[in-house]
Amino acid sequence: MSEEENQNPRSAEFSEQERVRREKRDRLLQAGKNPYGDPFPGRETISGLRERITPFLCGGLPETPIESRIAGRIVLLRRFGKAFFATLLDATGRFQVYVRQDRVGEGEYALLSDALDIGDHIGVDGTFFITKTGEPTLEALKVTFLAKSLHPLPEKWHGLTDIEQRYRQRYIDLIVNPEVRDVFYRRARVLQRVRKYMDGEGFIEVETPMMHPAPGGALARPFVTHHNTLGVDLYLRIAPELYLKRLIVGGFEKVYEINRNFRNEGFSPRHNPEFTMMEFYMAYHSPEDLMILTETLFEHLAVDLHGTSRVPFGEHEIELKGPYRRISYFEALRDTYTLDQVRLSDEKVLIRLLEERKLQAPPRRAGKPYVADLQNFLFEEAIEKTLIQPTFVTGYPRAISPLARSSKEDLEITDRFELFVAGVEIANGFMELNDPDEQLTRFMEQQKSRLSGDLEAPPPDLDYIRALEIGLPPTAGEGIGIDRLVMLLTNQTSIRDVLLFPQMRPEQ
RNA sequence: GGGCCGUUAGCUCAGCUGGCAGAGCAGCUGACUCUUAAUCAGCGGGUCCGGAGUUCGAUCCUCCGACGGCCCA
Repeated sequence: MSEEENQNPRSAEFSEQERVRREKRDRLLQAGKNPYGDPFPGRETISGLRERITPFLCGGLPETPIESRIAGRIVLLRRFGKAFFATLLDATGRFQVYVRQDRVGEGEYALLSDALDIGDHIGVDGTFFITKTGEPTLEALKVTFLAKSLHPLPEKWHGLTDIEQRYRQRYIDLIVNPEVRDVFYRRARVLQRVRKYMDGEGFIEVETPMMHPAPGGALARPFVTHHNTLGVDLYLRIAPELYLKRLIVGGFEKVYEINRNFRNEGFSPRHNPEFTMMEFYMAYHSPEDLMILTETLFEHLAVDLHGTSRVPFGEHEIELKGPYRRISYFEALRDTYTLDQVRLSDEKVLIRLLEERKLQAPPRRAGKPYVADLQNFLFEEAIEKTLIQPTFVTGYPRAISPLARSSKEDLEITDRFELFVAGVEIANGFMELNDPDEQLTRFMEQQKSRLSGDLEAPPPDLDYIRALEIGLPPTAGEGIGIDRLVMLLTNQTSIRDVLLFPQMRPEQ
């Protein structure tokens, strides 16, 4: 190793404060203390201690002192000459610790007073008391170093507000912004409750491949990777759909999967290249059953998190108790743009509508009726953002629903719905197309688009066709965007605030 | 992809018309054994995101680039 490689690549960047902390760490070592200490067995959580002392907050303290052993990160430090207060933070809360020279001894106190910084992890053995000002406090008999922190933490008043740094250094964000921690506790609770609910409904949770030999199950550009041994390219999945329906063919009647999808697309407050989706499939059921399940699940989650089915979101209050409003895709288009069905199917009319609104028409794609793209564009443009209270939009056109079964009444529309809440698509469900020949025809239409340059159109999956030939029972299936659901339930307007590590451009 | 805005001390932010770079917190030194945004006195700390240009002189003006935010596509 060269001399250059031996040097700490960060040493040139040390700020004055970092140097000071490194020197303190060295002094700890010299005093025989390990700045990166040992496990701290038998410690009590701060919430546990709080619970235990609750009975004594109003009455007096008991005769025998209450002893405790807690550990955490120092987030506030108030030093006096021969004593100091520190506020300790663990995963369950904050607690004040009081350290006096005459309790821990003069030498020990001098070392603590010199070497402790905000940000350090310590363990404290002590006895509980209440200060003059009424603060429940643990008076230290012994302080144990657990881990030295070499960087100053952000300011105690404002915390860390720089959005970029909050996402890039989420570990700091989580330390200093308790409301951020809370969002992720609630996210975990949503996931837990969703699973519990689905399990209770008789679904089994399954895991299907994240690496696909070909992209499928959605319209999106994939990420490509390479398997060295097989010598083939693999695609990070854009949807688990085709695998889950193979499982219904295989005889599972109710399955769900909660996992990541990857789409090689841009970022927005509602899009991250990897995002979490729950897809579920119910044999012998209908889209109507899916909608009822969704309403019930969402209400259940809202009540679990908020104690009521009405949840705040931005300037709105969203009522998540069903039944939700239902509108038809084409009726909404006709009403919004005041068109009859004939004019709504006229490309020229639709293009003129776009021009009037100074919108650029989407590109023409082979293998797909252009009018369907235009209609969808107009729908997204003027209607989606107005759907604030939960609304099922039903009757999507066949042309933009390649895996959905056509409606009995009208072959050009499908038994498909999307759920919008707060102007955002949150779920998409339909009656699965289970006629293998019809599905193959749809795949070949997509293939035409693909060959003419539509990078979102997937190639035909002939093994999936074979599975349909074996026989997929009548099945209804749905995907729910979990990140967006968590946004709704935690009142966060950016997907990045419900993802622990949102995708960022690399630094430098 | 386009438009607008932002990037200044570890953090949060000021910085007027282009003229020596500022505050609070944090840090260091000293005082202080019940504070909790502890207090008091003093001190140190800067690649003003990077590069180029204009200018006697650029944190400030112009151009290019990086990263981020918002809006649009």
